[in-house]
Amino acid sequence: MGRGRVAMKRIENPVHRQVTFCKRRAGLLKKAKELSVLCDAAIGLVIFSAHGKLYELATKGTMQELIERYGHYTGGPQLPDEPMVEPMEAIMKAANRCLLETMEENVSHSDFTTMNTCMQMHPLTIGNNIF
Amino acid sequence: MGRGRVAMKRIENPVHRQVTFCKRRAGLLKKAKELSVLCDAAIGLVIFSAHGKLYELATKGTMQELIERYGHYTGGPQLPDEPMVEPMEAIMKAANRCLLETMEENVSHSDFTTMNTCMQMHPLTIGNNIF
DNA sequence: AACTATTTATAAGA
DNA sequence: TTCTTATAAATAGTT
Repeated sequence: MGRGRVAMKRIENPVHRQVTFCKRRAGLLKKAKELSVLCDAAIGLVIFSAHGKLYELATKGTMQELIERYGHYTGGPQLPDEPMVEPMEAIMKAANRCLLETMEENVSHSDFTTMNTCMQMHPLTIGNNIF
Repeated sequence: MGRGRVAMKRIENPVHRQVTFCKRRAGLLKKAKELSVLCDAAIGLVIFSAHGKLYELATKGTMQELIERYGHYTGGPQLPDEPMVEPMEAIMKAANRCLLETMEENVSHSDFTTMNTCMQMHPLTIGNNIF
């Protein structure tokens, strides 16, 4: 998009890279918000710059939306023989499991230990709407 | 984008909404990956469908990248009078603080209590590359 | 920070 | 649903 095609690799020129980071960061946030609004989805987005600075994060009120949507499920099985699970808890659990599995698959043992310790001290959670 | 402009509000037609969800979800992931590659950024993206199902999540190897990038910082102050903090730990801590603050600002007290309990049981962490 | 030439994403339609 | 295509939107290079 623009006056030339761009190779899908790290932009080496620091100035170009920074400019592109700003532009595409804004574009990504816009797209995320549009998806959440158009399709009634909840989205968490976290962007770290190359230097590790937390630049953006955005959700469509992930937790509040879910509470409002599932708050009426307070007891009883959803389906026969299926134990009732608090939906939000189930979602968090599933997300966490998926993330941990991915982590285990992709990181060396020593790194995993470090990460795990770090995460236990400072669990990263999906917060609320800051659009 | 397409043969007509689209109003920025929930798509009421369930079929249209589902189709748009699929298309834009793919687009958002592509954009996220492009940003991460072009600008050397680490990105975490979580998408819940309207029904609460965890559809996608993606990062550019957030933890591994950060470990590789900051692993050599093992001790000593970064700046005079500034206590050394493990960079990754600092990032997780900052991200978590920011998320919790946002959460506190936007959610009612009773909801917050529920959420907090849930998150303590199942902290959601940023995992690794699943592109 | 703005401006456009182009590329890209995608809404409808087949 | 998967493919096509007209159009809206994003953005690379420029000013």
